[in-house]
Amino acid sequence: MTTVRVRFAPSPTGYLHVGGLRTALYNFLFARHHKGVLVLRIEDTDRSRYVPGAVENLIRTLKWTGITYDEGPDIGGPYGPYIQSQRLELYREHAGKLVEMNRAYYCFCTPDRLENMRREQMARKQPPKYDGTCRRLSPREVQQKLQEKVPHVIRLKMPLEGETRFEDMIRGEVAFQNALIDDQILVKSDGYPTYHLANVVDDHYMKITHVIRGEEWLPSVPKHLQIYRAFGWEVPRMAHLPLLLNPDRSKLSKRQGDVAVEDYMAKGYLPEALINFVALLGWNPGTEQEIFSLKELIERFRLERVNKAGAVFDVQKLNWMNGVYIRRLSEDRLVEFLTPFLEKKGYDVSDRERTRKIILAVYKGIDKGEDIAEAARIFFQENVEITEPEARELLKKETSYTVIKVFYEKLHSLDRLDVDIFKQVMKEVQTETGIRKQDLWMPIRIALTGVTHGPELPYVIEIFGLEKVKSFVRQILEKVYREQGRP
RNA sequence: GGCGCGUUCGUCUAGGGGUUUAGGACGCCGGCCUCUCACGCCGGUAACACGGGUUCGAAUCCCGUACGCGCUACCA
Repeated sequence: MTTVRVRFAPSPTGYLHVGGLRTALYNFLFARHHKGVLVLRIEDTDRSRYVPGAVENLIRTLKWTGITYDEGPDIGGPYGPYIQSQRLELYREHAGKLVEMNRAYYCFCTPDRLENMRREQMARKQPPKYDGTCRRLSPREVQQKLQEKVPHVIRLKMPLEGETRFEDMIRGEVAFQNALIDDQILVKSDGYPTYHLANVVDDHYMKITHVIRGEEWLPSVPKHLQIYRAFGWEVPRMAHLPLLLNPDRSKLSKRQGDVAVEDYMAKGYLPEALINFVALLGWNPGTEQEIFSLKELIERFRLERVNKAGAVFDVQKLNWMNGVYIRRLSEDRLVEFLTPFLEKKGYDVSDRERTRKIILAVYKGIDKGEDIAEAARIFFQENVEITEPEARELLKKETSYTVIKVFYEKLHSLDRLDVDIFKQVMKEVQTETGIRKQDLWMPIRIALTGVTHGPELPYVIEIFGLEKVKSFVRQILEKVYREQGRP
């Protein structure tokens, strides 16, 4: 049995799109599941879209996701180079052969003429398609124009009749009328190949056995098949993946949310969570399990279980899943992962022990790294500002004033404060005042944090320390209660 | 416009002729836990696009319609 060889072939546009991530992931899972090989190939045949540093960035991002490949531009391999702009001679040679075999032809039409032609076709409500002018040129005319160095492209000579059928691993049999398919440009006037030529030539020479790519390529398969057949090459198996969609069901794009994997990285999504989530967009193992390690995904992945319909990228579910992964982190990894987000916010994290306690106190309430800043805010503020209406109301209660006053008095007999001491103090306040439950705890919470929710109070107290607690309680007594005319 | 592909709760999906009062997850709502929020646990809400056929029986097979998306570049 031949080894499975698949490829992920992005064009280096500057960042890794989440749709691209899923394509890469499914290729990766398929390759690993079948103990095959994953090739990374850079499709940079469009010089006008060249973005400096894009390849390096792509590789770095892929590394972050945990998707590994066996051959690629940075690690080499037996069928390199793996960057198309370094394989131009190969494409030129094959385009030449296609012309010789009369399966492709030179076209000297100018972009202007083509545009006018298309405009007229549209006006006549006809499908825009190359009119075949240069297809009918005599060999002599072609020779002459070539000698005169008239700028030209090379076009594929599509059959004018019949149909092309093929079996897609996800969609089943798909059929197209040949007559409706355009004479696709294979080599541009700058000598670079288009995707259609380059991908077929490369897939052949890189011995690709399965082409797994986005659904947007489905309509161009007949063109590719023509090239395979012209050369007598074996055609790889094809699998066209459903698209990833915006909430409005259009093709996933910027401006309706983040599409770059780096965006998710920066916001504090864990790679394991992103991978898990993206894997389930269009595929599932048929069980009710939702959380999968990469290893489990590799074990269970089957192309046959990939859906046909597009899937909306639902950030809410991603958030939930990322939260699950965060809560599963060990304490050390939690601290390591979340500290940078506090630092980025400008918070002082130099006291590592204190930072650790803060993180452990609030991590359960967050979905992603950047959420830690808001969740931990109460530990980094110098003063308490009570803006929450509910908090203001609660402080007005008679019992609130009593609790705060008695609590403050008790603080003075203390020389230190920890969880146990605080609980003891609260018990005493309760006994002396007879105030219990919410009426007892809430005033203290509001005095210290300014809001009605947050981590468990004993931990807040411990992280604050005696002096800060005293200071904050004093501020409340002075600022809030003095205004209300209390002693 | 043409061609292609698709269509089960708001979203991701299971189910592929009778096992289905269509299952799970996110979200939302309610409850429990609890000083609060969150976590966790329990419960609820909500879907087979429509119309024809085939069949004793259709979410499941076939045809049509509608809708959505993709392609229709010297972009990938």
